[in-house]
Amino acid sequence: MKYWLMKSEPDVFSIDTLKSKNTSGWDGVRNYMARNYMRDNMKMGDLIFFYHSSCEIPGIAGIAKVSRESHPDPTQFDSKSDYFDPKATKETPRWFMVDVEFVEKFTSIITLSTLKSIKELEKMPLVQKGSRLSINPVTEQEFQTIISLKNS
DNA sequence: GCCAACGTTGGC
DNA sequence: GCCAACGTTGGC
Repeated sequence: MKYWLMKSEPDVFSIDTLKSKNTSGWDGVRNYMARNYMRDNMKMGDLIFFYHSSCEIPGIAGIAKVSRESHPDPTQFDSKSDYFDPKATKETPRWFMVDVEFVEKFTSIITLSTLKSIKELEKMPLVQKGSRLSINPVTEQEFQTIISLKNS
Protein backbone atom coordinates (compact mmCIF):
# COMPACT_ATOMS: atom_id res chain seq x y z
CA MET A 1 0.00 0.00 0.00
CA LYS A 2 1.12 3.50 -0.76
CA TYR A 3 0.42 6.89 0.75
CA TRP A 4 -0.46 10.20 -0.87
CA LEU A 5 -1.31 13.80 -0.19
CA MET A 6 -3.94 15.56 -2.26
CA LYS A 7 -4.66 19.28 -2.13
CA SER A 8 -8.06 20.84 -2.45
CA GLU A 9 -9.40 24.30 -1.84
CA PRO A 10 -11.99 23.85 0.91
CA ASP A 11 -14.16 26.59 -0.59
CA VAL A 12 -14.53 24.31 -3.61
CA PHE A 13 -14.26 20.83 -2.11
CA SER A 14 -13.49 20.18 1.55
CA ILE A 15 -13.15 17.17 3.82
CA ASP A 16 -16.72 17.89 4.95
CA THR A 17 -17.95 17.73 1.36
CA LEU A 18 -16.30 14.33 1.00
CA LYS A 19 -17.70 13.18 4.34
CA SER A 20 -21.24 14.05 3.27
CA LYS A 21 -20.86 12.35 -0.14
CA ASN A 22 -18.78 9.45 1.23
CA THR A 23 -17.09 8.97 -2.15
CA SER A 24 -16.20 11.32 -4.98
CA GLY A 25 -14.24 11.42 -8.20
CA TRP A 26 -11.15 13.60 -7.83
CA ASP A 27 -11.92 15.62 -10.95
CA GLY A 28 -10.46 18.82 -12.32
CA VAL A 29 -6.76 17.95 -12.12
CA ARG A 30 -5.09 19.51 -15.17
CA ASN A 31 -1.44 18.90 -14.49
CA TYR A 32 0.35 16.02 -16.20
CA MET A 33 2.45 14.88 -13.28
CA ALA A 34 -0.54 14.78 -10.97
CA ARG A 35 -2.56 13.02 -13.65
CA ASN A 36 0.15 10.39 -14.05
CA TYR A 37 0.07 9.62 -10.33
CA MET A 38 -3.67 9.03 -10.55
CA ARG A 39 -3.52 7.14 -13.84
CA ASP A 40 -0.52 4.94 -13.10
CA ASN A 41 0.29 4.78 -9.43
CA MET A 42 -2.73 5.20 -7.15
CA LYS A 43 -4.22 1.83 -6.24
CA MET A 44 -7.27 0.59 -4.35
CA GLY A 45 -6.92 1.15 -0.63
CA ASP A 46 -4.00 3.58 -0.81
CA LEU A 47 -4.38 6.14 1.97
CA ILE A 48 -4.55 9.87 1.23
CA PHE A 49 -3.97 12.91 3.38
CA PHE A 50 -6.67 15.43 2.47
CA TYR A 51 -4.99 18.83 2.46
CA HIS A 52 -6.80 22.17 2.54
CA SER A 53 -5.02 24.81 0.46
CA SER A 54 -5.56 28.49 -0.31
CA CYS A 55 -7.55 29.08 2.84
CA GLU A 56 -7.26 30.68 6.26
CA ILE A 57 -5.49 27.73 7.92
CA PRO A 58 -3.79 25.55 5.32
CA GLY A 59 -3.12 22.02 6.53
CA ILE A 60 -4.13 18.37 6.60
CA ALA A 61 -7.80 18.00 7.45
CA GLY A 62 -8.21 14.24 7.42
CA ILE A 63 -7.78 10.98 5.56
CA ALA A 64 -9.36 9.41 2.50
CA LYS A 65 -8.58 6.27 0.53
CA VAL A 66 -8.62 5.27 -3.11
CA SER A 67 -11.93 3.53 -3.79
CA ARG A 68 -11.73 3.29 -7.58
CA GLU A 69 -8.64 3.29 -9.77
CA SER A 70 -7.96 5.36 -12.86
CA HIS A 71 -10.81 6.26 -15.21
CA PRO A 72 -11.42 9.25 -17.49
CA ASP A 73 -12.35 12.51 -15.78
CA PRO A 74 -15.82 13.26 -17.18
CA THR A 75 -15.45 17.04 -16.80
CA GLN A 76 -13.01 17.13 -19.75
CA PHE A 77 -15.91 16.29 -22.09
CA ASP A 78 -18.36 18.79 -20.61
CA SER A 79 -18.32 22.04 -22.56
CA LYS A 80 -20.05 23.80 -19.67
CA SER A 81 -17.42 22.75 -17.15
CA ASP A 82 -14.51 24.92 -16.08
CA TYR A 83 -12.38 21.85 -16.72
CA PHE A 84 -13.54 21.27 -20.29
CA ASP A 85 -10.72 20.30 -22.65
CA PRO A 86 -11.59 20.66 -26.34
CA LYS A 87 -8.65 18.46 -27.30
CA ALA A 88 -9.92 15.47 -25.31
CA THR A 89 -12.21 12.88 -26.90
CA LYS A 90 -13.94 9.85 -25.40
CA GLU A 91 -11.80 7.64 -27.64
CA THR A 92 -8.58 9.29 -26.47
CA PRO A 93 -9.20 10.96 -23.13
CA ARG A 94 -6.45 13.21 -21.88
CA TRP A 95 -7.33 13.46 -18.19
CA PHE A 96 -7.79 10.64 -15.70
CA MET A 97 -8.89 10.57 -12.09
CA VAL A 98 -9.37 8.19 -9.20
CA ASP A 99 -12.34 8.04 -6.86
CA VAL A 100 -11.70 8.61 -3.19
CA GLU A 101 -13.67 7.53 -0.13
CA PHE A 102 -13.94 9.33 3.20
CA VAL A 103 -12.02 7.70 6.03
CA GLU A 104 -11.55 10.22 8.82
CA LYS A 105 -11.76 13.90 9.64
CA PHE A 106 -9.19 15.06 12.19
CA THR A 107 -10.56 16.78 15.28
CA SER A 108 -8.26 19.64 14.43
CA ILE A 109 -6.32 20.52 11.31
CA ILE A 110 -2.63 19.61 11.30
CA THR A 111 -1.46 22.97 10.05
CA LEU A 112 1.18 23.61 7.43
CA SER A 113 2.99 25.66 10.03
CA THR A 114 3.17 22.59 12.32
CA LEU A 115 4.29 20.34 9.48
CA LYS A 116 7.06 22.79 8.63
CA SER A 117 8.37 22.64 12.19
CA ILE A 118 8.96 18.86 12.13
CA LYS A 119 12.46 17.82 11.15
CA GLU A 120 11.35 14.38 9.87
CA LEU A 121 9.07 16.06 7.33
CA GLU A 122 11.52 18.50 5.80
CA LYS A 123 11.84 16.44 2.61
CA MET A 124 8.13 16.60 1.84
CA PRO A 125 7.45 18.74 -1.26
CA LEU A 126 4.57 20.31 0.65
CA VAL A 127 6.84 22.15 3.06
CA GLN A 128 9.29 23.24 0.38
CA LYS A 129 9.18 26.64 -1.19
CA GLY A 130 7.46 26.91 -4.53
CA SER A 131 5.97 23.44 -4.50
CA ARG A 132 2.63 23.57 -6.28
CA LEU A 133 1.91 20.01 -7.32
CA SER A 134 -1.55 19.06 -6.06
CA ILE A 135 -0.82 15.35 -5.64
CA ASN A 136 2.31 14.05 -3.97
CA PRO A 137 3.54 10.69 -2.74
CA VAL A 138 4.10 10.42 1.02
CA THR A 139 6.53 7.92 2.50
CA GLU A 140 5.49 5.40 5.13
CA GLN A 141 7.68 7.16 7.68
CA GLU A 142 6.17 10.54 6.86
CA PHE A 143 2.70 9.06 7.10
CA GLN A 144 3.38 7.63 10.56
CA THR A 145 5.03 10.85 11.74
CA ILE A 146 2.02 12.89 10.67
CA ILE A 147 -0.47 10.42 12.18
CA SER A 148 1.37 10.72 15.48
CA LEU A 149 0.76 14.50 15.46
CA LYS A 150 -2.98 13.99 15.24
CA ASN A 151 -3.68 13.78 18.96
CA SER A 152 -0.91 15.98 20.22
C1' DG B 1 -3.64 41.80 -2.89
C1' DC B 2 1.21 40.63 -3.60
C1' DC B 3 4.48 37.97 -5.62
C1' DA B 4 7.73 33.94 -6.11
C1' DA B 5 7.79 29.75 -8.27
C1' DC B 6 6.46 26.86 -11.53
C1' DG B 7 3.99 24.70 -15.76
C1' DT B 8 2.35 25.50 -20.35
C1' DT B 9 2.08 27.65 -24.78
C1' DG B 10 3.60 29.10 -29.06
C1' DG B 11 6.78 31.61 -32.19
C1' DC B 12 10.98 30.91 -34.25
C1' DG C 1 14.25 22.25 -29.29
C1' DC C 2 14.82 26.78 -27.19
C1' DC C 3 12.95 30.23 -24.47
C1' DA C 4 10.09 34.39 -23.56
C1' DA C 5 5.58 35.38 -22.33
C1' DC C 6 1.84 34.20 -19.97
C1' DG C 7 -1.30 31.95 -16.61
C1' DT C 8 -1.82 29.56 -12.25
C1' DT C 9 -0.83 28.12 -7.58
C1' DG C 10 -0.81 29.05 -3.01
C1' DG C 11 1.42 31.02 1.15
C1' DC C 12 1.62 35.17 3.41
